[in-house]
Amino acid sequence: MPPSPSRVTQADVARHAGVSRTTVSFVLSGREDTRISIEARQRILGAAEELGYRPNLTAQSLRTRKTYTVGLVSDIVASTHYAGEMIQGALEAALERDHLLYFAESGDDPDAERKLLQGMLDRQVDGLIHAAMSTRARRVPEQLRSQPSVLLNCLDESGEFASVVPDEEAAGRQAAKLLLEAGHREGIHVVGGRCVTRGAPDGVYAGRERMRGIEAALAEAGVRLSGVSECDWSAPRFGYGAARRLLEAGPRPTAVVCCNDRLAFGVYQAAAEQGLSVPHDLSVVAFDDSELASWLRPALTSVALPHREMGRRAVSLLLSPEEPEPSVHRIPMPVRRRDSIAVPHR
Amino acid sequence: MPPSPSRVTQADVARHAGVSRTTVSFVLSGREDTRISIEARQRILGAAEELGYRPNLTAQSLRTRKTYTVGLVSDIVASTHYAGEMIQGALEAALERDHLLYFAESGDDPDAERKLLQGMLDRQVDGLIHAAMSTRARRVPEQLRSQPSVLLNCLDESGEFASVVPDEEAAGRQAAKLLLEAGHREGIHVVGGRCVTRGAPDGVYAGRERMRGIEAALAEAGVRLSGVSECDWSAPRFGYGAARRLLEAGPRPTAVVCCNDRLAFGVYQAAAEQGLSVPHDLSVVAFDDSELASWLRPALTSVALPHREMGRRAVSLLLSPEEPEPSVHRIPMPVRRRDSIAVPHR
DNA sequence: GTGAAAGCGCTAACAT
DNA sequence: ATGTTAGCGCTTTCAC
Repeated sequence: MPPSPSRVTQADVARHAGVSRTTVSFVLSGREDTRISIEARQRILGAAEELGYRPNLTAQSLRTRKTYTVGLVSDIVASTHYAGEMIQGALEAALERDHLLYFAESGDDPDAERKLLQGMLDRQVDGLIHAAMSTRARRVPEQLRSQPSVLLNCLDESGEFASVVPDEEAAGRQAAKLLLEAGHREGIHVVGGRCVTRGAPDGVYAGRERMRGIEAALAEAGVRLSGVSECDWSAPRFGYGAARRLLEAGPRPTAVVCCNDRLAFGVYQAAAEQGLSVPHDLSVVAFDDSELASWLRPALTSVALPHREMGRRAVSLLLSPEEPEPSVHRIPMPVRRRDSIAVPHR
Repeated sequence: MPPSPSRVTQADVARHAGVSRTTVSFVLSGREDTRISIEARQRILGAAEELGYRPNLTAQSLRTRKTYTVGLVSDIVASTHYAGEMIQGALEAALERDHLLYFAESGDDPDAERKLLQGMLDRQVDGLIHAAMSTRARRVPEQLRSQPSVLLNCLDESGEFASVVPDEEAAGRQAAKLLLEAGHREGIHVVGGRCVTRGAPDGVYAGRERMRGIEAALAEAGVRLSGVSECDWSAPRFGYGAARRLLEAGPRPTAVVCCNDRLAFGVYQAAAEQGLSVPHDLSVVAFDDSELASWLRPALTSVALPHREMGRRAVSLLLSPEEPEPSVHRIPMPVRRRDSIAVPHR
């Protein structure tokens, strides 16, 4: 026998209103195609109100096979600014459609990931979102095939799922254009590059795309990069190191595009050490638009990662009436103009 | 009639194994008190495996009134480093107990909050966690009373729920002690204070507690603060402003404790402008230990917010066999020693 | 050792 | 216009 302390049920409401459970169900779920007497409907609504009736979605789901929940599992650390935004976006979109969100992280362990997805599936989620904290191609776990799923901030090698990613190439073009607009035509250097590291000889997706965009926009204006410092993107010290080498040696760049805000922070640190002023001596533009960008002095112009919008989009694709078609959705990255770019003064 | 495309059920397994549904239920839920023949059990396990049986937790929950889910709703923006950590901690603890986590944010709107909590209750969560992104006392929503609940990073005016908060006062003491240990006995200034702003004439909880701790530890050593700059904690520029005034005017402090890392960043900026070197001319210690602390040059010594541990604790209190007793759990804040403190050289 | 049967709270044919 | 009835997939008492 089930443990008892139960809530008010439709049966209670029916008894109270002197009608059958069916009638209650009809009224409470607001069905149109059945005409219940206004009077009965009033009694039912009144009784429900009075008793504090609340539907048991678990029971409802068992019957309807719809739980009004979606599961979001990401690979690593939600403890970044971006991750939070992505989740928020997803949440908003889910809420607008009366869904609740299961959230979990796999720690990039395929086994844990499998378990989490399965746990969500066992709880009959209506759909699954498979997210990564930094854009990349991933092998898609088997479980995604059992329910509608969309890929968030990652690409699908098999091409069978819809996926949502930032439009990195366009972002690269924009960054370059900001410099071009300010009048820079030479001495433009990139810090970060494709993010080639030991583990990733081809760099990362964002790096490759941003570089393509930068080079394309520059090429169209007939200008060439004066150089690229490939480095790890993960902390300011890498940007610092790159900038130091750059500023100490040969012809000094007059503008640098940093592959993210952290790197730009490192560049600021190196510039300050050399007594160089940003943007007077050195214009800087970066990507991501984390909080750091607005904290820096001068405030950093940055092309923003549209994580919130991506989260929203993923859920709306997932929950849209039609099955999401397996295409990749590139979300524009807006530029946040601040004070780190000036006309070159040489 | 329910929409059909159904998964494998216990009935399927029973049929396949040539036993009754009861027997299947018994062996699949691993009940001890009933002795099923080894042979039957083998057949059942085999059939389940072969058919790819997965329990339908929705059905199970309806019967057992246990969903193996917990709901976490926080007030604002999970898009901070801390929030992510808190959620991660909660998640880990939930997973260890085979629970999944619903996550939502109310945007600090009581109405939205009510709806979210109700949505979770309607889905029969086993427990609720009511979280705030910055520690404070809150009026507790009615909904929390219908299920076991714990408060995370907020305090309960009524004192009827367990709550988990950082041990801010102890953190304040530690920060002061770091300076004392390095030999500072005068010229110690606080930037940030209790965070008195228009909306909060008494400052914030963390501010009050940290100040108490700082003053207490100092008093015990017979030293007095040379001053406190009350200011908004939300961005480096406030720390910058405070530090500028401080460094330009009167007797210059030789050490400053900053109420968070962002403020410390502002202090670094101001110090650099004045040609002062940290820690040689100015020792700095802060709170929170965000990523920023390790990015600064020199790296910032900071007393860490234990958000991950808090998240873990909240869930383990919630899911512990005994009802959580309504007491406040203060989680220690560990100090992260880095390079921003030196012996005073005057 | 195993099975029949009832029921968790809700929905939805089908009758009336 | 409203009620009867039969499930959704699972657990659990009680009888065999």
